[in-house]
Amino acid sequence: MALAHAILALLVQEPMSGYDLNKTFEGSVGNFWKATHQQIYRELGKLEAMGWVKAETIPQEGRPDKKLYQITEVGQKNLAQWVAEPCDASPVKEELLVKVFVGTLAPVQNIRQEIERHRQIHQARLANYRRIEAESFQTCKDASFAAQLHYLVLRRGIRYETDWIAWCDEALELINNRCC
Amino acid sequence: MALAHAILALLVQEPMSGYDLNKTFEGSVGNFWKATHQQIYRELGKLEAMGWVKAETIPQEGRPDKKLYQITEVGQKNLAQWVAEPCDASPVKEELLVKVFVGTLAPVQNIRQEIERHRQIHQARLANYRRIEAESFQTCKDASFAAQLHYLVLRRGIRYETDWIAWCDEALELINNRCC
DNA sequence: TAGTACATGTAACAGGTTACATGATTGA
DNA sequence: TCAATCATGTAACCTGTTACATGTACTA
Repeated sequence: MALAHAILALLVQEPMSGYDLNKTFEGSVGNFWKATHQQIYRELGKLEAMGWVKAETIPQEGRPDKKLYQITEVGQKNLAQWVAEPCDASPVKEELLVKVFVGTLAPVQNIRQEIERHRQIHQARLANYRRIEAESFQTCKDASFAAQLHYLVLRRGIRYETDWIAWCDEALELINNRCC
Repeated sequence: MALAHAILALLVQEPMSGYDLNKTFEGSVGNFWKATHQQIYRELGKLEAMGWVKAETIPQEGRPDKKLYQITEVGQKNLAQWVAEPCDASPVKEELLVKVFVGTLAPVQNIRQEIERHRQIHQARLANYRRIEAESFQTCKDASFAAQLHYLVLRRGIRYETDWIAWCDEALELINNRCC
């Protein structure tokens, strides 16, 4: 139940609504987990039924009521136990690489453009992480251990995007010089 | 239907059985796609029903019959069309990073050990990719474009694992010096 | 007046995982 | 004799995606 634990890992930081969780997954947390709002609402329902989170409905004017979820003691105990367990490296499923693998089936410009497009996507994500780094982690030396761990996670995202960009450059160079 | 296309991308190289496909996904192809044998057999059934692949049963002595699948013209046409379409970057779901994110909930040694263990996993995968590189891609300059594209995909795997190892080292250094 | 943000959900379907099932051969 | 390799599959379940559904407030 990895999604459940990813949600708990966010709720342990601060109480949030399903909507907030979705926004968070779209932001820098997307660097280590992704979920759609449908999945989030379904999972929150299960977590509430199990007593790992509890919801408080907050009436609002001019907009829909909000359900603020917070982690319970049971939930926190469970999360702590899960954190201590070993886990596997996540399986890689990269559609772009499948396409490159059989790239000769399509026109070369096609593959080149697609790699250029992906380069832009990774560049944009990297810029976002760099912004977060500048805004939230300038004073790393004084930071708490918890904050340092958060920075480590962001560092993984920065590395990942940087490395993708470098690969795209390598790929584009090979494709552009393909005549040898 | 990404798994379907990943399977077609392997069958377009050479006819294979479900068993062979599974082995292939466990090998260097695992660098861009993963699937269990149950998924593979189910998907092959669908692909055969759609006429994208056709099977030939090969009787064997002393071991179960083998169904050799090969891609059909329709399948090849379809694969070529899919290759030409744009795709998204794959979503990241990294359980280890969720654990690091809430790492303060577990003893530090626990997190350190887990990162060390993951470092070993990535090191082993990298060694495997390096071996394949040495065995199959020494003569890159003379290679066909198709072979160069295959090398590019392997390069992505090499980069990915190398980058993970570097992050693990960074993480371990931070954890070991955590006193500031 | 059209689109985005806010805020929650249901239903149907597709994709992925785990457990179970069979059975011969080969090597430690 | 125990485990691994070869080779295929079914069934139940869990996870993830897509489409549909509702309704206000604000901004361009």
